[in-house]
Amino acid sequence: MGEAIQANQEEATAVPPLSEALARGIADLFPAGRDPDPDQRLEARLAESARQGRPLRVKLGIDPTGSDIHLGHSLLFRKLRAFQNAGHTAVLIIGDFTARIGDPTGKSSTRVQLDAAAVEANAATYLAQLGQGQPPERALLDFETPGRLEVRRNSEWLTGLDLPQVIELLGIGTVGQMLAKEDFANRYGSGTPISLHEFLYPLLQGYDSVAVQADLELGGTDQKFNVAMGRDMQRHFGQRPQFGLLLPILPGLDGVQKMSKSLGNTVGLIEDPLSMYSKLEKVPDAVVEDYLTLLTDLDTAALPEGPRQRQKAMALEVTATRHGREAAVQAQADAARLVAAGLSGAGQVSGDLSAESVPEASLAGLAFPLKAFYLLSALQVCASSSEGRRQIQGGGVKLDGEKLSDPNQEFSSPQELAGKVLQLGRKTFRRLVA
RNA sequence: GGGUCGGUGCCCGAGUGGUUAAUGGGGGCGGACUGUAAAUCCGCUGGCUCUGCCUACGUUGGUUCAAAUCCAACCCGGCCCA
Repeated sequence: MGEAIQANQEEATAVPPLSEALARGIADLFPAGRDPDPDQRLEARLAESARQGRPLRVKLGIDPTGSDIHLGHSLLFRKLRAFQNAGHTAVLIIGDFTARIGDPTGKSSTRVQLDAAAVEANAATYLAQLGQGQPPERALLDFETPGRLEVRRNSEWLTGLDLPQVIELLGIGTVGQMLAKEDFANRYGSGTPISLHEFLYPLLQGYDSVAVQADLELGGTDQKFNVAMGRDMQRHFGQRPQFGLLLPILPGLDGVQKMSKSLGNTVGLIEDPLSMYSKLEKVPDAVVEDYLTLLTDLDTAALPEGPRQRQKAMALEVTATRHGREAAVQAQADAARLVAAGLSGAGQVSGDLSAESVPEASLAGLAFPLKAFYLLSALQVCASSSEGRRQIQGGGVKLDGEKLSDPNQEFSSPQELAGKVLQLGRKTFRRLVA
């Protein structure tokens, strides 16, 4: 008895706090009991893991519903990587089955269901963007070190469920729980339709945790309900319930709404350095600190105080984490030159810019002579030729720093344009090549 | 299944037979200003290699010289009842 108490005390004092890499930016961690109980406190579970030499299984699910991963997703992967670096096993679940239901979280309407082929294509591009096939130093996730990554698809276990099993799952949640979930509550309250199959989504995501025997699930704060559902599921199936580690939802470039492709306020993971840097260095001041915390490892206390300097430091560092420091520094310099050229109204920026930082746009395949407004849509700088026309009329289009004024201005040959830089507004640049 | 109300451009939302890509707001884009920001002001915001031509108000038909606006059927949804 006395020994047991002593052992407990030893354990209590022996549990180290979470490392900076694991703790940084966490919005919520549950359960967070006070006792040194490895089922109630993550620090204790980590200590147990170290003692037993058994890596924790850290689950992160992604639904391959789009083709691009953006910075808003990346903070979850960064945290997952931090667990990999600490020696744990990342279990990346590709929600190929659930993607076809559509996560109702954060949605104000039923999501369109995708077909299997589209989902599979998206999954492949996701893995590529996460760094599959690249060395761990350059990749977002460590794909190479043995035991550090499992990639699973939830169709593996969800496709085979039969009706009795589905009914068992449905029995674990209640209508009250579902309607208490904010998204459903809002939709129900405002008379927006909720399809019955949408109730299945949290249950299936929870069941994923059972299938992979997760110790910990990562997610955005909007995932709390679903992650908690995983705990209920695991308990029901006789497993130790997972911990939930939630990260903030990254605000988008507008600084207000969450970063989301449909809102058009994203920075893509594979975006070129110049546009990545240019977008980041003008995010609203209010979100710069969030970006620093969630997207970099910088010691924010050591940065200069001026908001503009912090903004630049953040943009540089985030760009560097994706493209390397050299490319980021180059992008920063190019961004400054472009702005200077734009402000002075002087042309001839093209020669000063490094080739790789301004995306190229090929003139090949275009029929000359062509008119200025058509050029914009043909190069996909504008969504339509009509929009191109309007942008020129609005004074937003420059060629080598010189404002175009006539949408109907004709260019007779590719040589007339090759080597020049086409600019739309302040953010969009294209180096024209023949 | 019954009753009832409704489906308008990226979103919300006017418009109820007749200049019209269709009031207004939001959002977005562009311009001025600025810190490449915010705030403010101004412009644009269906498509088309465009001085003109197309396509648009859930769908399909119909009435009419003329329809987003009238009629019919159908599809989809909210609410109430079952």
